[in-house]
Amino acid sequence: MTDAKADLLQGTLDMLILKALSLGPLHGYGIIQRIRRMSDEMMQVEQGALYPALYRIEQRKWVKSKWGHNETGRRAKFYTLTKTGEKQLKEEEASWDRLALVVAKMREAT
Amino acid sequence: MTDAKADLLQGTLDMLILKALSLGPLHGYGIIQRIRRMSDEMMQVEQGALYPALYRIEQRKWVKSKWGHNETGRRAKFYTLTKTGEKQLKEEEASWDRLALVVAKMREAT
DNA sequence: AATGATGCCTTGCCATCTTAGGCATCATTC
DNA sequence: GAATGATGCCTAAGATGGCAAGGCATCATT
Repeated sequence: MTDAKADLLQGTLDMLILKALSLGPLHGYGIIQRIRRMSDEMMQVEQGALYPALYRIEQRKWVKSKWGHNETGRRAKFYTLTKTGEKQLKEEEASWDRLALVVAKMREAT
Repeated sequence: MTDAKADLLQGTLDMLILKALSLGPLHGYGIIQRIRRMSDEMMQVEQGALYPALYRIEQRKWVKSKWGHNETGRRAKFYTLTKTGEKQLKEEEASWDRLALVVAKMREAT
């Protein structure tokens, strides 16, 4: 069925990260896996996109980070969604909905 | 009702232009208006985005252009969708659908 | 005469995604 | 014991493409 990979559109990655973190704190590497799972393996985020994005959104206070250890004891940096981040996520989803609506209307239009 | 303007995500403009031209040849300025109309006034494309995009997609042979005159006699450059452009439009729509599916799945995911 | 709409264009800025690396630890396999 | 692959962090260079802000010309309306 859906084995086609979806491309990332510039600007959507933040939303995906925030959405993934809305399920609970997680470290960077895990975020990639969680996004893949949540998207039914359709979306594969590259590390080269993820880590700069994490840095970016932490600067904007949408997440905060803390070094810790995963369940097997390995060192990892855990990211947590902030209140501001939750609000941002809602805004990005609303913004996505508006664009999706535009695309839908364009398709109907004659 | 929907007076909120939708932001453009990088990579979607080409699709909107091709879609607008799928209704028939038109000049640049008119494409902006047609997109606005087709989107129920939700999408306002800037000239600074449009003209470079038109140049770009003409290089890629998705459209071809010819100088002509509009209905009031004014000089204007008319763009026509090519066969390749039609195919490209289909691909971009499919690509959009995949991403929309990813976003939908992400929202359902737990 | 001035303004606003129509019509074309360019330039510089900036955000961000991709590709391609580097490095360390740990478990598994040969 | 050595090699490999997964896990985990990061960076740099390059390309893409939208945005703001300009410039210019014509034409109709005020």
